[in-house]
Amino acid sequence: MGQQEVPELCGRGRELVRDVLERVGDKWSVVVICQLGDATRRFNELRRLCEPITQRMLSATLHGLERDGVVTRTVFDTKPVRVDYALTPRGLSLLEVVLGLAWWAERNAAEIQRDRDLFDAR
Amino acid sequence: MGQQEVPELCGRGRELVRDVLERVGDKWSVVVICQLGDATRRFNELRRLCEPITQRMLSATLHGLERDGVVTRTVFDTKPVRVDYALTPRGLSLLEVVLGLAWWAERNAAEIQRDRDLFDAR
DNA sequence: CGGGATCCGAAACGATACTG
DNA sequence: CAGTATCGTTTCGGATCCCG
Repeated sequence: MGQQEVPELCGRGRELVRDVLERVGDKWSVVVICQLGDATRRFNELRRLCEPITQRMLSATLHGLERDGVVTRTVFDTKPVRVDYALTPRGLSLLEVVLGLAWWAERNAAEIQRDRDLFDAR
Repeated sequence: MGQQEVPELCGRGRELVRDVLERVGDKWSVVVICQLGDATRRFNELRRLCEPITQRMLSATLHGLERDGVVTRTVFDTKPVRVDYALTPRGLSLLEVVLGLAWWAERNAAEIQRDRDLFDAR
């Protein structure tokens, strides 16, 4: 496995790719996506699940994800109003690769924390 | 695939996981990791490959990756000095999941860009 | 060549208050 | 219930200068 196939992160395509990666890179998108993985959620429900996210950041994150076609936003005209969020097919495919990241992080978190402490003890 | 297994991003483990994810989420780590995927690189070599990264950010990014045990830093006591960077086994395993992300971004970048334009046209 | 130190503007984020 | 608006703080990142 010495030779890896590296995507076109080198040329002009990199800008686009980085652009997309920055959404996943922000503070809350991955958490929100994971919480939408197994079910449709309402706003405040999502908020509890993603604690301690602020109302402002959840709103902003969802807005960005909707803009990217990763989640859908459905408004029910009841009173009080009700809004459902769910992953689109694109969001579902994103979830899969994001879960790869999350699992890696989970598997390695403890050892990385240890290495960090060792590294900082200097 | 309606039922997804979601990792423990909910409990106390989430802090650790998010902590780890934030490294991948910063502006340059993914690019640097990908460029280290197929070979050991020297500092300025890496700098050219990651253009337009600044010296400061490349230095900071590598420092963080070294701290997390993702890259090794090897100093050769020649003149002028020479420093090699390479992925550790942990870094190699991270590369694999990161490539998953990069490929997804590459595959979806064009359509996402289109959706963004549509969304913004309101 | 491979950095570190400093400064500064921009962007992200949190807290709080208010609204349909 | 599901947001928006405003504000202040913190963090990030680029530019520049310096050094072994």
